[in-house]
Amino acid sequence: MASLHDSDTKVPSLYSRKEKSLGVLCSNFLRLYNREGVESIGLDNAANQLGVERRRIYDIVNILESVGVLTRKAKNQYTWRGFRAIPQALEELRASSNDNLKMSQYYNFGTVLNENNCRGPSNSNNSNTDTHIKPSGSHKSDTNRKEKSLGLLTQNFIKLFISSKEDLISLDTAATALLGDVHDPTAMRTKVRRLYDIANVFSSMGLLEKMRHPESGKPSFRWLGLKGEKETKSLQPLDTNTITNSSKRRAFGTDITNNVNDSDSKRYRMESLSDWSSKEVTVAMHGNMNMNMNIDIVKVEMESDENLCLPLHPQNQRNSKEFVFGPFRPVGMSGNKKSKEGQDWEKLAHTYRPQYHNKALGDVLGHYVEAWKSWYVEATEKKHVQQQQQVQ
DNA sequence: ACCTCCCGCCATTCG
DNA sequence: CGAATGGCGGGAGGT
Repeated sequence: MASLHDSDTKVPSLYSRKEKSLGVLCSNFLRLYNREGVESIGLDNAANQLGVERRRIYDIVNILESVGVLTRKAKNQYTWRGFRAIPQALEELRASSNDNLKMSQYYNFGTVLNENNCRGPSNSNNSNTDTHIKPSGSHKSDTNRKEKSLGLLTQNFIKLFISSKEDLISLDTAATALLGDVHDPTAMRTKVRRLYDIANVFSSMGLLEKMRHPESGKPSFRWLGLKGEKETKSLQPLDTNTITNSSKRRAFGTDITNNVNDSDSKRYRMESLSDWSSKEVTVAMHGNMNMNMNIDIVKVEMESDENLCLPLHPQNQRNSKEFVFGPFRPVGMSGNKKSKEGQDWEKLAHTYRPQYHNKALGDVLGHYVEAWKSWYVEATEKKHVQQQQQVQ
């Protein structure tokens, strides 16, 4: 039936596409698992907790795995590595990157990047399937499925950034480069779609930043993560105070170097963090999912933030703040213990703290760190449940 | 009208 | 063989 829900005051269709983006999903995912004590992740659990279809979990997980945040343990099971695993993953990417990056810039990555460049752990595969991504006319059989995997695409996408001189890369450019010699418009569009997916989750993680290219004005992305180079410089090369407390919060995906014109204040998607600060979001649903869990309205309420950088948290406010969007009720919403620890993020924040040569980036980084703090604090004092019921 | 990119069908691969 | 994975692109929401 699903007739009108009446409910006077509001319009039935509260559907918002943005709330369902991979970016927010990723943020929620991170919020759920990026905490201490987590070491195993069950896909079913994740899907339930986050209120999304399994399919979406695969997307997130595959992308995260490609930067080392997760590793597949077994069917349905992943091992949490955390952000601290990112630097090494990037280092490996860089290594393999300039390894086969001998000829030129990113334009022939299509010829350079291909499968067998995954991670060390899983080196068990035989090494057949030589290295020519381009189906050499005859059989485009089998193995080429893996070549098209999201995970690999993600890694190659990253390689573009860390090995290219270009700082800003548009998805079109990236897609073209990643496609190699294939010049099929359909393939192109598909590739771009995937890149959008990846870019969104990376943006939510603070690894990428979306912005317009100075001249062309084309939407492009800038890599904020490490360049892969293990340059272990000290932390604050330049303006430290910039990130100390800018007190003016800005969401990640937002345009920063808008020195050009903010008259229009064109702002990009600022899901990720800003979403968490949304006071109260009610998501109704045109229930009809093929999953039979109790569907109902999930209310999302966070306290009124005002700023993302709350160092410590008044944990007096137990529960009452939920973070799961979507039609499904998070299953494991039972008792939640309020453990208070969390100044551990400080350590982590220092561990993984990329440095940039660019002032603007430094600023973003500041937000990143601040944001991270709040994630951590938030996640930490939230329910610790999930851990207990992972394995089925 | 073009840019984004969610959604879920259905091919593959796994156990 | 059924379940777990995950390519792929139609087409709708967002500027």
